[in-house]
Amino acid sequence: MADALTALNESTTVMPSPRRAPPHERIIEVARELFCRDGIHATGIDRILTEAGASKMTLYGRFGSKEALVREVLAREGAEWRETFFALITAAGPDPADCLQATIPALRSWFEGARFYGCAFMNAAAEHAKGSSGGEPWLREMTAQHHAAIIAFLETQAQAAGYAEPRMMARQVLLVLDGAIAAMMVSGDVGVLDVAARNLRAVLRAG
Amino acid sequence: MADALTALNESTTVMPSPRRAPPHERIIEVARELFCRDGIHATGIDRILTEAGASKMTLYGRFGSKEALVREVLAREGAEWRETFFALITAAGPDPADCLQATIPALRSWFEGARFYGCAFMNAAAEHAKGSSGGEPWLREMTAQHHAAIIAFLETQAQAAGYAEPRMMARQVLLVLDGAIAAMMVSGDVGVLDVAARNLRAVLRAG
DNA sequence: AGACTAAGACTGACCGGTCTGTTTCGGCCA
DNA sequence: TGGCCGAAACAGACCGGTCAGTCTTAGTCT
Repeated sequence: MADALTALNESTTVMPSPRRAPPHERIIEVARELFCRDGIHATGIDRILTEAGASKMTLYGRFGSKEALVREVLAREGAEWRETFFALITAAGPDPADCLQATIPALRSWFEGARFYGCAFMNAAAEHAKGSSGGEPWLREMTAQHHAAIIAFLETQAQAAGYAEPRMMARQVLLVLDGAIAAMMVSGDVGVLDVAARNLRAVLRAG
Repeated sequence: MADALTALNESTTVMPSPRRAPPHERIIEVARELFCRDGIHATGIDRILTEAGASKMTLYGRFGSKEALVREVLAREGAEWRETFFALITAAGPDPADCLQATIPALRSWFEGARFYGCAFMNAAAEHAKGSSGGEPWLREMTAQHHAAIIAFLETQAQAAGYAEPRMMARQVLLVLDGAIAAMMVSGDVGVLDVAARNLRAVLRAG
């Protein structure tokens, strides 16, 4: 009986790896996928827990609330995005000018990935209240930090490339990327990157 | 008794203007404000109807569903946005080159308006499912039409301004604007327009 | 034995949508 | 001018379902 139950569990439970990730880890990963793909409001707690094979006790014991889980997910999403993005760009070569140009292929590899659901921060901002209260303050703050980290990275590249106003150049480059991301999210057409590449070249030359 | 009740009704009923707009009109206007400000998912039918002073029968008799109301609201929002945007730009002067430059002040007057909640189409796209199914097809289509109308307008301006590739120039200009809109929505800082203005100048010169 | 976890019943609120009445109001006829 | 009628709109009860969040129970590990 016990053996049968164990066998049943092993057959039904998803267990490709010898050891499953801890529950809160599974919750975060599933929540990340669902929040990004279907939206935060549209994703219920129960769905996350079912797909993660976790219980409400675990969720509320570890995170305390859905909003806290959202914060955790956004923090991880932002950190991983920056990690891969920066890595792709620095790998473009030793010449900083090449690195700034490499932002476009970096976006391309993101856009063409299996799971492109747009910028998580843009999506979160879009589906939260935007009234005079300014929406959730923590979201504003997290977004600002994400933004600042990218600007800082681009600024070092611009400075190394010899631009007179590296900070302004970084902001200009990021604005080009923001446009491409927004357009891609709305249209789903990777062709916007060709237009973005032209804009980027114009901006880099004029700087 | 009957008089007291009548007096009560007259005092409680909101009737400041001699003639109110028809119910479906009030519903659309209230829904537009709430959908744009708080998001579509976050705005319930009951709230719209309460603020509009309308009943569910009216809503479902006129529109049929919440989704149909969303479509109606997005169509109106897009049409009015284009109307005011195009008017601001054509009013910039007889020189088409000035008109293309005037897109930035046009955005500024939008951003600084009392009710800026970001681009309604970006917001709608962000809070709808983005899975492999591609989200709601009608939303994709409406967005594409809105996009195409703006591109067509900018293309005539670019052509009149003598650019060799007016269509590409229109797409480039719109991408600059998209970036500014997305950045403004996320950060709430009107300063992005200064960066966008630089980008636009670079793009127009390089064209 | 004790900590952790899954499972899930449960609460109160809200969701979109349907349905039944009641009120209001403008046109019409005498 | 006054009474009447029918369409439109209002009000709100009601439905099944889902929401976020709490709590109890039972099982599974070390």
